[in-house]
Amino acid sequence: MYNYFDITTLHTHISTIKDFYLTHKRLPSYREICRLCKYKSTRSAHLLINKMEEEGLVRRDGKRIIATAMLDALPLLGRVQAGFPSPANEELLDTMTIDDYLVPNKQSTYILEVSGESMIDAGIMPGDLALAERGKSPKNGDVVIAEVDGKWTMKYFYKKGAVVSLEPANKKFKTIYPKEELQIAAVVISTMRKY
Amino acid sequence: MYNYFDITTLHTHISTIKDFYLTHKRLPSYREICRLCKYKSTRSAHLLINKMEEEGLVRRDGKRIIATAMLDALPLLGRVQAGFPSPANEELLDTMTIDDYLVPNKQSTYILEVSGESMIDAGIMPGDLALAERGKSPKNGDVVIAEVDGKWTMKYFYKKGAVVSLEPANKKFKTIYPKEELQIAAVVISTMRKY
DNA sequence: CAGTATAGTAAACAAGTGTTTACTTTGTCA
DNA sequence: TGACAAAGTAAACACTTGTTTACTATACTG
Repeated sequence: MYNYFDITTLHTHISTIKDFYLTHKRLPSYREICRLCKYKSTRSAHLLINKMEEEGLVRRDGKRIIATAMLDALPLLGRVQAGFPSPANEELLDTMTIDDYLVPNKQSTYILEVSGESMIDAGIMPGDLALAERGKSPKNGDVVIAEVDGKWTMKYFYKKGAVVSLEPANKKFKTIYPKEELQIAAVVISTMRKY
Repeated sequence: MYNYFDITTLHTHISTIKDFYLTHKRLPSYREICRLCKYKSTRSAHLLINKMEEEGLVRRDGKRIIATAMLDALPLLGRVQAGFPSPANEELLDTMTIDDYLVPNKQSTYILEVSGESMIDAGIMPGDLALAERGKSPKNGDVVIAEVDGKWTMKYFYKKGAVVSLEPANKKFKTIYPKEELQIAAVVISTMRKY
């Protein structure tokens, strides 16, 4: 069992295809791969894609070739201790797609912008975007989007027996004990912030 | 100019295609659309795709049909005041893809996990994921990943004249004034957190 | 060196692609 | 109702797709 693919030119070809995928938002056809990688036969493209399939970068649906999460994933590096030193050498630990990581259920998730400072101690700042999933039943400690007495808020959800409380993550704000109209619109499953 | 497309069945068809796209990670072919939408002619699929192209859900690259950002985008709702009431009726303001929003430059961006609490007042908590872009020159106030005296840290970057300071967002930590070896590895362009 | 597995070339293949044309059906509006 | 635009059907179109076969060139191994 040999492997004649020069590993550096192989990776050059792969990142060429990656580039194509990122700019065109689709994978190149075999003929286009030939043009990109300067192959003269589609068979070479075929073999290349086989290699990429082996590495999990690509997968086949019938005769179609589909980019897997790995192809447009970002490299996940080690931890960076915010304050302490850490061995964050650029060892690639794993890869991931942000979309798939943050949103398991695209159909029932929506984005909303946070304003106000009531959740600031939970690291949710005004301007942050929150991903909220509809139709999820909240557990204790979940951050929820709730409608209390006709008003929308984002708070921690707690339930002790029959008593529901909506607690802010900011001492300047008061815990809400909804009386009648409590509607949990969604559970916050993730937050993000752009600088 | 009439528009005979019954708007509800049109949206049914579109979300059928959306479903297909989300599960298969590719758009269906015209024949597959026929099967999905119970058309008997590929022409109907053609017309449907035309409609979707008009709405910007899809675009054409030569004869190929490509899903635009809008197709797998999440609905962006209004603001939810975290602490104050707000008119967050589910008015769809705009749509967006998380990936494209958070990562403008995929090739030079990587992910790292935050540990430690030195940036906690900036809303960056341990366990958060930070997206860091290489080769960007930091501006005052940027959060950067830096190597100081052989150790990696995440801090605010400030420069006054020739004096560079790396400031934590936590009063329990001290500002670092790097002496010799300061290496800015990357600038943090966004952060995210999953619950 | 010889032996052999891999990579690349060339050409042909069947199958699937999106598009188009001509025609029928359906729906809307004056 | 009649006129007309849109949507759907059927069939054919040119073209691209990924795959395969047979062969040559290359590179590694013992």
